[in-house]
Amino acid sequence: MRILIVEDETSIANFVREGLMEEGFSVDLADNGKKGLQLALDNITEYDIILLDWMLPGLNGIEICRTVRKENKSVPIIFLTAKDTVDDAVFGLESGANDYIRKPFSFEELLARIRVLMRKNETELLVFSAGDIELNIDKHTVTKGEKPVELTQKEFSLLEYFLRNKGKVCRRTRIIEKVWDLHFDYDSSVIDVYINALRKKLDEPGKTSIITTIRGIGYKIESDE
Amino acid sequence: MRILIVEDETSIANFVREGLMEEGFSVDLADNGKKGLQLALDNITEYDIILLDWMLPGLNGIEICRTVRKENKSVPIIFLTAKDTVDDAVFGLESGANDYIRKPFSFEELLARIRVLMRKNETELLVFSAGDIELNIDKHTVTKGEKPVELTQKEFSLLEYFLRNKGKVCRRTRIIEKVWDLHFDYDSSVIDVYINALRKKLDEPGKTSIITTIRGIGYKIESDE
DNA sequence: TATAATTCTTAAGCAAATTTTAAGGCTACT
DNA sequence: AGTAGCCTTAAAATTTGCTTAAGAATTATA
Repeated sequence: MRILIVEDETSIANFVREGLMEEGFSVDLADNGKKGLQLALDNITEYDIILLDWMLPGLNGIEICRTVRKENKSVPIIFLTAKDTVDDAVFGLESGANDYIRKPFSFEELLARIRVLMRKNETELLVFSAGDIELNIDKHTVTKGEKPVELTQKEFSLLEYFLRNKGKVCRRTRIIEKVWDLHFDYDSSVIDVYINALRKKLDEPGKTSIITTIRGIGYKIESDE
Repeated sequence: MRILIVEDETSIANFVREGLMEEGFSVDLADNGKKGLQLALDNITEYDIILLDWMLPGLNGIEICRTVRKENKSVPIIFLTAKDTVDDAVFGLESGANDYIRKPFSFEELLARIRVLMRKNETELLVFSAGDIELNIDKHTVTKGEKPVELTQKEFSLLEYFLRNKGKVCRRTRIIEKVWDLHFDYDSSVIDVYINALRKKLDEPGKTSIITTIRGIGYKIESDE
């Protein structure tokens, strides 16, 4: 799930980004209207949601919203506005936004509204497993046959990604994009290193690895039939 | 738990009533706005939740909502709306509702939202504990194995937050938001300082801390299995 | 009201863990 | 056999958290 934030106040922008990243979203940031519009238009099909500040240097939120709407009808847009009369909000909605939220807002509320718009509202899966391995998002734990396994943050995200896509091929480019949040072509051996780390922690010596290599493509964790 | 449904479409009304009754709620039904408002006002303190249709013959949902809000501030109200632009929902919230749900909705989702709103009204837990540590909201005291522990206000709130989320990860962003009420300050080191203080007061030298650090994410207090 | 005490926040140095880079060896495929 | 892609390892770079101490801010006390 990828989110674009267009917000010039860096304190707010960073806070929101941090929070959303902790929740597992990948986040792009633009600190002015022009950049924001550019990003939005360039990656219009990529974003699952756009958070738009109302007042922006250069190009204001409404104009961005209108322009985006001309290109793509469906991406949900939420206005972040400091103005406090309802009329403004209505104006924002008329320009094609889906929701708005007034500053200062609580992160929780923002998240709730995002979830509503993403229809992600249905209680999210919090436990993933494959074989005797279990990953719990809420507790942030991984166990292998009852025994806890200590994973670093990146190891955890990578395993989570595999388990969310259990049975499916996970392409290297996708992995880099989803787990490392890098969206341009990037050839690096980080993945290899982390696959190695995961295997060391999760596999039993002698047995075949829980993570299958698919040469030239990526990796896969088999679903237990 | 008593719920009032104000809804003119009998098929929906019955569907929801059946479902809620099976879940153990007692349900009152009104099939038009006037009856609905009457019931709501007559039994204002009785209802734990009100489900309000948006478009109603006679008196519409918003008006009912506004009137009810004038009499009683706290009864949770959920709008059921067939309109499909979000600005309607926003208006609904503006008029004092707590949540809204769009038709067609799954019963499951409705139930989930009801539970969320009711949880806020539930008689609150007043004592939290983990291991030999006990925190009493009412008395505003903390003890470690019978012995009192003196905590400052912030230390107390932080510990309270951990204990309310015993067993789950507490992400830094959430902590800053819930305990410090800061919405735009994600990289503050206050947390570290207070973690340090809590550990000094609660941990036993030599033993592992009651508060586990989850690098890159936050902290956690393990639930005593 | 002034002063003292306590509590809260900021900042900085340090330590440690994580992440990335890089390089050489290995393996499967053509 | 050659080669591209993958594995493994180790060291460099970076991030993150811990600990302190000092200055602000708040609260209590004289």
